[in-house]
Amino acid sequence: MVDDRKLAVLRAIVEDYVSTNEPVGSKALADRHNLGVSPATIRNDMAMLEEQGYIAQPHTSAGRVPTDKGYRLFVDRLSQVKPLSSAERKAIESFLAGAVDIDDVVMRTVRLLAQLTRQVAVVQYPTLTHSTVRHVELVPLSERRLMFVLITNTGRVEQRVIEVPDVVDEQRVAHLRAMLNASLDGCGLTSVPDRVADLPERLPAEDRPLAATILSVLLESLVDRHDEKIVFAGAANLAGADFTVGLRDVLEALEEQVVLMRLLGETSDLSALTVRIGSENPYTGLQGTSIVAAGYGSGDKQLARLGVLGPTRMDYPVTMGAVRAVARYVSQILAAS
Amino acid sequence: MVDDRKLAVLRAIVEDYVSTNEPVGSKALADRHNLGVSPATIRNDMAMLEEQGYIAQPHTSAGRVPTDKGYRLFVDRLSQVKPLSSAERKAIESFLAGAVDIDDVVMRTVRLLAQLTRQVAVVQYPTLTHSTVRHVELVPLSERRLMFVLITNTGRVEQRVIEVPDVVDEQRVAHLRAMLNASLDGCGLTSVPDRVADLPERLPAEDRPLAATILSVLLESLVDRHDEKIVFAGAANLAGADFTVGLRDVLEALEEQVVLMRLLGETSDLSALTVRIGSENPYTGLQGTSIVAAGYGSGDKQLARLGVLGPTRMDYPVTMGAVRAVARYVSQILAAS
DNA sequence: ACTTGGCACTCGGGAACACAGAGTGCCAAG
DNA sequence: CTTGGCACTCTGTGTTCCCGAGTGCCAAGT
Repeated sequence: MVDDRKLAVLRAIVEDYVSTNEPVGSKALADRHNLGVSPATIRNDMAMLEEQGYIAQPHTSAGRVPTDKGYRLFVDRLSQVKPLSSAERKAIESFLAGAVDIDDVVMRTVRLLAQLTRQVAVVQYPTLTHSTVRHVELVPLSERRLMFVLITNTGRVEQRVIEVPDVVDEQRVAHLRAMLNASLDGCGLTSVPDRVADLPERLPAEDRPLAATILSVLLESLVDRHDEKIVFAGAANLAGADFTVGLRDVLEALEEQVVLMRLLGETSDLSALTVRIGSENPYTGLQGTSIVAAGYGSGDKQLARLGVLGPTRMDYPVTMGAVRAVARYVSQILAAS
Repeated sequence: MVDDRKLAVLRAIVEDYVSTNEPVGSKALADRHNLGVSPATIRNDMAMLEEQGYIAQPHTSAGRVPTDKGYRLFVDRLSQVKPLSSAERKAIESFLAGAVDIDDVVMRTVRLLAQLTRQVAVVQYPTLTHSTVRHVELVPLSERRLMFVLITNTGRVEQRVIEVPDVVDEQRVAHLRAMLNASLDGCGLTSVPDRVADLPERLPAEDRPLAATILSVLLESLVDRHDEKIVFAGAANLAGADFTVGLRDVLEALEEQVVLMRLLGETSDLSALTVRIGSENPYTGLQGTSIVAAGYGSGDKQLARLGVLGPTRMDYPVTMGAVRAVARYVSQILAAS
């Protein structure tokens, strides 16, 4: 019973603090929530909560503020993801429906998420690792130049210009293209190296230099993009919020692909809805911010992750609801294409 | 003589204000620059400059600050673009040299420019309007689905998934692809509609529905991207600066493609190095910011524009130098590919 | 054993105030 | 036209003071 009430107090503190952005005191709590006890009792509970590290006071004789640990408890045990209103669902659906290609999907998603949560949205491009080859194309551009295009089943297109050793022979290129497609069609990107390993051997000697050049570019393009592309939107939403750490650090972190990547989480379970609160996240420049992320992707294979970044003091139930919903819709869209 | 000195005073004010970020007074001017006259004289000049609207005082008994009009005069007549140090040139060159494709070029450019100027860099993707068709590809994805890929001479790739009315027939697709390439190869994007207008007529009746579908997608993809893609980087550099207008407005503007587009300038002369100072720019959310932009592109055809956005109080000679230099290098890189 | 009202205490934030210093405009002399 | 002198006007800063919110603790009540 007693413990139960302390948790109720913690929940009330988090909720009030999130909505007012001011340290919350015992009297205010007693007034706004009907906890059925007096301020004095609440004070006792708060003292214990503070002792256990769930809340803290900015200075003596100020109200209490949740600590990272407090938010963690709140997220884990005291709140439940808030589903979106049907109007919001409608909006998501129609906003995403018009996307024409994978870039467009990602772009729309990130903007949608930013607008929905009024925070910074981050979306990772679908990972190549889990996708398969749809088509390989070789396009002669000029005498000694080829364009190499790789199309995956997720609609992603990788392109490279290749400088070739000899003057391009249309015949040979066509042949090579046919062979490549035969070898690679439907093959997972991770197994591409295996599949093409013996390809030069199967060619007449005079074609091998060309093939080798092309293959090296092909392989390189796979490795190269292993550090995936990430985009963000909604930086303007940071302007209002005040972080414990400078706004500058946050913006800097956002422009670092590597940092973003790690923020979205190296979770073992890609599909999980994960929350990183303040100091839990691996990057020192981002104390005072939390990340809510979820995996998305078609079918049972998770392709990548998306999420939002905002001040630690955020409305977790709502944010989590939005992130989860968007992840689901994007998955749907991708599955359909 | 007299007028000459007033200009020198204005220049000194701009330079001092830019470097100190504090209103500059007559005494400070006399000390720091050897104008050879006394503070009192300078005061007289300043009074006249103020009367003519080139400078203003934030409040009585504070130093003077340049107005937008003052900066304009400074840029037009009192300064000259400062060339980059050779170290900087080296850095630019090596930073841009490693780019693998057009996306990479743009990405590197925008980051480079942001870092170089310590401001927000903005780069427009090379315009399709001036580019020509290199290759059109049609790739069957599934029974009723085609992927359409358009490759331009700037290395840009447009892609669309097409839902087709009938089951795809490899033969027909191949034929159509051949015809498309024959009609369009090397043709400017603007003239694409003309070139394909009569294409359905030249086909057997049973192919026309398919052709029509593909053509409509083709044409749409041209129109669709006419509002070009623009990227920015270096938002973190805004964090330090204080604008007359809220930081939020600036960040919001940066995320609006349309706004960015207009900021880069609808100049008749794409290649010019243009400067928009404070209130001169068309967007009310961006009072207090200036834009320095230049065109870039290979050969004599300007492809697009790039630039930086920063507080009105910026070091124009240096910024202009950096923008011009980067524009030139990017042009070089693009010309070479 | 827990809850509650009372009470003294602490501390941050805002209002009132004074003051130094930078900078100005103007004037009369050079 | 320039210059030094001088009175004046501000802003920004530092100081002081005080109110009020909020706390911790204690003793009394259930």
